[in-house]
Amino acid sequence: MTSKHNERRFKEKIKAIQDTMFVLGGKWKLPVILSIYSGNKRFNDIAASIPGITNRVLSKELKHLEENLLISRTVIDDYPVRIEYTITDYCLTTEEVAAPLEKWGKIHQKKLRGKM
Amino acid sequence: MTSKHNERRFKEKIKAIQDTMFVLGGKWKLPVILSIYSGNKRFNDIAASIPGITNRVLSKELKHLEENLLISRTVIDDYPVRIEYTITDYCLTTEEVAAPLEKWGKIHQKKLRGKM
DNA sequence: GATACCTGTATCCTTTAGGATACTTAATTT
DNA sequence: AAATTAAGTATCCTAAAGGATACAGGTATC
Repeated sequence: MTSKHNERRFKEKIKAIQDTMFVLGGKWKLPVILSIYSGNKRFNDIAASIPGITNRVLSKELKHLEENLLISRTVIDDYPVRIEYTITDYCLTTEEVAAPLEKWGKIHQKKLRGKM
Repeated sequence: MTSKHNERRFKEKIKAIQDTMFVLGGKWKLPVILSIYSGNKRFNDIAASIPGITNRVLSKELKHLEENLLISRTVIDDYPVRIEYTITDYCLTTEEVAAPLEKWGKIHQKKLRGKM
């Protein structure tokens, strides 16, 4: 490491990335956000839109995302009562993360197919 | 979901994000890449530069990254023999992922401090 | 000869992530 | 009355991630 200053900046960088990973990392968090963003509001609709996710996992992820202010859960007092999930305004900032991750995933898929 | 076409694109997006998460996700993979990128070549130097990482975890992450063509491990036949880790050219593409993740982490840190 | 450095590996353990399956409660449709 | 839908929860389990500590085998230094 070249200097104390760079070293501090480096550790801040690591910390920031680890924070993001904690909130948005793992296999399902961004897919759940994207599903809601693309119009799915109901539990079963979200579940059906994401291949392979189970009820239990979706339930956990929804709670995690709500706790982190990324989605909100609303009880619609209709007959019968419905639950609706919506993304918060703050959640829109995650697009800056999701887009590069998607892009890199596609680059890597090509790489693995030996086309790079 | 609005159409079969959009649905397919949505599932591709999910797949790409999950692929990226598999290769670069978790608490340590990007920090290890950044450490090597910023000049650390030796095992102990990398370990010392990343707060909290243990030998065992670093060893595993280095193997994972090597398997995924992101770093290479070279035995320098000097006296004593040294091992050097370097990032591959391909690894440079991960900057497009690391930078937004760092940026978002900082946004989120502010958010949690109630400044948004 | 004893001690320390380097690059890990070995062992053991705890926590988190993820998955399979069944069930609940209330309403709604057939 | 029976079957279905909705929004999950409950239970049980496996796998992966992460962590603590010790130690190995070689070289180098005191």
